[in-house]
Amino acid sequence: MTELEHYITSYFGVVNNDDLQTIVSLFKVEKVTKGMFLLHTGNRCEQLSFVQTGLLRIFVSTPEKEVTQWISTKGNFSTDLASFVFGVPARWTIQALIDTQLYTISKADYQKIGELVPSWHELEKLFIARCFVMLEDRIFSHLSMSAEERYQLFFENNKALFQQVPLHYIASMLGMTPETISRIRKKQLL
Amino acid sequence: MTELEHYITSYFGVVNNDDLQTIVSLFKVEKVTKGMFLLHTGNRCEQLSFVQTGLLRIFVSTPEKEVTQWISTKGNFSTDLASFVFGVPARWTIQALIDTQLYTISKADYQKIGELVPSWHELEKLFIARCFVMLEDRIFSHLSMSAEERYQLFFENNKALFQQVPLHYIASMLGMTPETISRIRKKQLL
DNA sequence: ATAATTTCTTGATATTTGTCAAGATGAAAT
DNA sequence: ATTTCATCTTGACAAATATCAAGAAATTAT
Repeated sequence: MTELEHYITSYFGVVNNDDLQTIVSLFKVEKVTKGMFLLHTGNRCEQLSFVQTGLLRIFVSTPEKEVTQWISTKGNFSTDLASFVFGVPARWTIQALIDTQLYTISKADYQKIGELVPSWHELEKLFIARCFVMLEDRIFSHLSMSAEERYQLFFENNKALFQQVPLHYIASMLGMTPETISRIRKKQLL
Repeated sequence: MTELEHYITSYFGVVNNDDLQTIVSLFKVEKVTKGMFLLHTGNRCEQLSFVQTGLLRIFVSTPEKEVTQWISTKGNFSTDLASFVFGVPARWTIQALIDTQLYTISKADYQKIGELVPSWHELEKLFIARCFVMLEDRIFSHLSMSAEERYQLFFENNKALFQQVPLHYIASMLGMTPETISRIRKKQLL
């Protein structure tokens, strides 16, 4: 099974092989260099991508500060789901933190799958439901955990990321300041 | 258009009338009295409901505290989506805060719609995508707003709720303590 | 290699939010 | 009507987190 096949089955669920090949064939390899934008806030999001190598940052600039919503690493997908599904202006900006290689499908091709693969809408549903569950976990972490606990949990599951991206991006996506993370780290050396 | 028809179209999207009638026919009116549980954490969630009148609280008890995830009011739906869709044990407990009347569909009937209404899985996808967007907004509020701002925003949009449910439930779902809300309120009288 | 820039850490301090305890208020039960 | 219980508010205090500023370390550009 290729990487892309693996990503698709793990997010969308199991498909028979013919359908999987149909789906895979509509994805294209896309290379973006460090700093390049895949999407700007306010534009329509016309694609969905899986990260093959590299890193993407999903964020939005508000008058007060820049809010990083997520950093997509190998195997993650990346899109502005609301914009991609409903065609509304995107909330998020997506930018490559380093040179990044993607498997990308355009919205047009994505919609085409619906005609080619009978069970597609059901798979889509499962995909979005998985996304929903991830966000639900995150909400729960904000309702029930301290900054320190949120940091710990994230660190355990994403150790490598801390060697790759500036700390303030991670801090932002966890809802705290970089200084807070620094202090948590210091405390834990003792 | 009946209330239920309205709820369905607003969450799932527009359906032709025959399909809408098919869908509506599978919902049953359910009455629960104050304090009754619709779901317990750890059980499988076997139904999805729309609140016609009354109030439901969605929460989970952790060793340290009780975390209220949401309070469903008239027109809201209520279910443990992860459990309902994937059949995993429910994270949430759902309890009626007051006598409540629901439009409820069982999981079996819900799945039956897939066979009766061709576009059903696509509608489901849209439904879950809308749920996703709501959670995304909430995540954003935790990443970018103070407790006071989160309270303000919620209060503006849900004034009536404050006359109906204990403050500590609302505080919990906003990720703060009831004392914090009390103080925010006091400050705003000045 | 050096300079320039960004990132990370640290300290001092301020602000926000939480905790605990007590009293006040209001609702429900007897 | 009285009691009981839960809720809400308030104060005093503590803890968590943010802010600001400075310096150290690391990275990037020249």
